[in-house]
Amino acid sequence: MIHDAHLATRLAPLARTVDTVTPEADLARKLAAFDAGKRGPLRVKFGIDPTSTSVHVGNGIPLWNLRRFQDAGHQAVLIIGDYTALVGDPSGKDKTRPMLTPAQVQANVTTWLEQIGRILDLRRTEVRHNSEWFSRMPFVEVLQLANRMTVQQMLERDSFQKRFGEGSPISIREFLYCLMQGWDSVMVRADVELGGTDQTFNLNVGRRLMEQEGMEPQVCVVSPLVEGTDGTAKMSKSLGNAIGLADAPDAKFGAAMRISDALLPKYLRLLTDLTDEAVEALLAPGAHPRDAKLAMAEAVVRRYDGPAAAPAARERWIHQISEGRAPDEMPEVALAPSVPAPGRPALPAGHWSAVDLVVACKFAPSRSEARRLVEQGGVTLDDARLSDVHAPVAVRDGAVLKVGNRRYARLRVR
RNA sequence: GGGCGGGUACCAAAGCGGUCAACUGGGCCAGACUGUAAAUCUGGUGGCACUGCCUUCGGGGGUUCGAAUCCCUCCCCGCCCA
Repeated sequence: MIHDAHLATRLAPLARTVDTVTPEADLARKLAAFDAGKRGPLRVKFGIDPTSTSVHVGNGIPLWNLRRFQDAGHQAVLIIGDYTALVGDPSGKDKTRPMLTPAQVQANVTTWLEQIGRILDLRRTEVRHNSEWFSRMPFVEVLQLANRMTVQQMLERDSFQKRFGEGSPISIREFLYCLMQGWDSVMVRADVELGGTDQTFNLNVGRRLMEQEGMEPQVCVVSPLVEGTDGTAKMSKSLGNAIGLADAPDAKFGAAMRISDALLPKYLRLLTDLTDEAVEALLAPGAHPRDAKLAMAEAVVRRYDGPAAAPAARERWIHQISEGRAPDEMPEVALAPSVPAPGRPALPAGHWSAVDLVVACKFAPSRSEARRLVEQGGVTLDDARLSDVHAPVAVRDGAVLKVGNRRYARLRVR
């Protein structure tokens, strides 16, 4: 939380999603100078490494804060860590992150800007790739940079301490990461850097390096991290518990609805732009958690997919998941005539086995998997459960195949 | 450089000559329950023409009727000593 009351008011729309500002006085002073016309816009930096193919709503927290600075007239500086991505940030990691190839990184960068464009106004954003300076850095300069931190300082970090304690490998290159991130701040002359609490160490390295370079050190604006939809680990694409910015509206909605109630207050506060009053009303005693969750899911979708998509996603969710009815629209799958399996009698024309149907709709990667789904009672055709793996099933044109709780396909028979 | 201990399915981790497609936990999938969940319970979790067959236990080679299990070699990791 922000301690300085004036600063908190000044940053009002951000306050809910800011954990700490260090030092608060510096930010207050810089903002006051800007307001008084005594200085130009603040250069507000946010860095993101294209280590996976997508950005998630957790990454969105500091990005929205950056957007607010942008709207207040400050200069957003987005660092695409195309070079640091090659190193891999060890923050919050309990194992060595594999190095990516330049081609993988490049592919990720392309999809990222599209996603980040849903939050930032990219026309007014200074987008910098840190390969710009790192790819040209001679090795001596790398060594000079490496000389600015000691091994003991590195070992203070919990993630390293943990791995050191349990004898897990720590690569030397991981020690270099925070210095690279800090050097980015020097290169773009940042006034403010945004980041999650897991970035605290890295952000402070930036302050140290800037000071050593004779610059005024940046102010660190740290946002809380948000747990992933599993409610335990921090949201992360690689852990499979993230809601991606590029996910379809229905996927976002469903994922948001599937969180545990315990996580709801955090999601409402950190992932939506509902007003503080609206959030508190939804969380008031007596309010139904499901309704609050619906409002949260809708707000998340609205934020990224627009005001039209959100209520539509909500309606589809209620129709399909809450009421268990088939969706109006579903993929259509044209069935080819069944091919008799060698050693098995041919099925009558217009008939297929349950396994054939599941595989034809690509609801299972293998026939063995499809067989399991059928045996476990997870497959229905027009609401009739298919429980026999081999029995011939007559399929009418337009029949609906459902697998599990939420996968549907409409079958087309020529 | 030397000594020791390791590399097993998505992850962690048993197995240490046949009964191992490989214990167990997590994850994931399906079913039950429900407020959508979470929690809980049940089942499943390499492939296929599925009471059987085929391909897997760091890579390669070998011993054996038979290897994840023994031997050789290569690669990789941790600990300790230097």
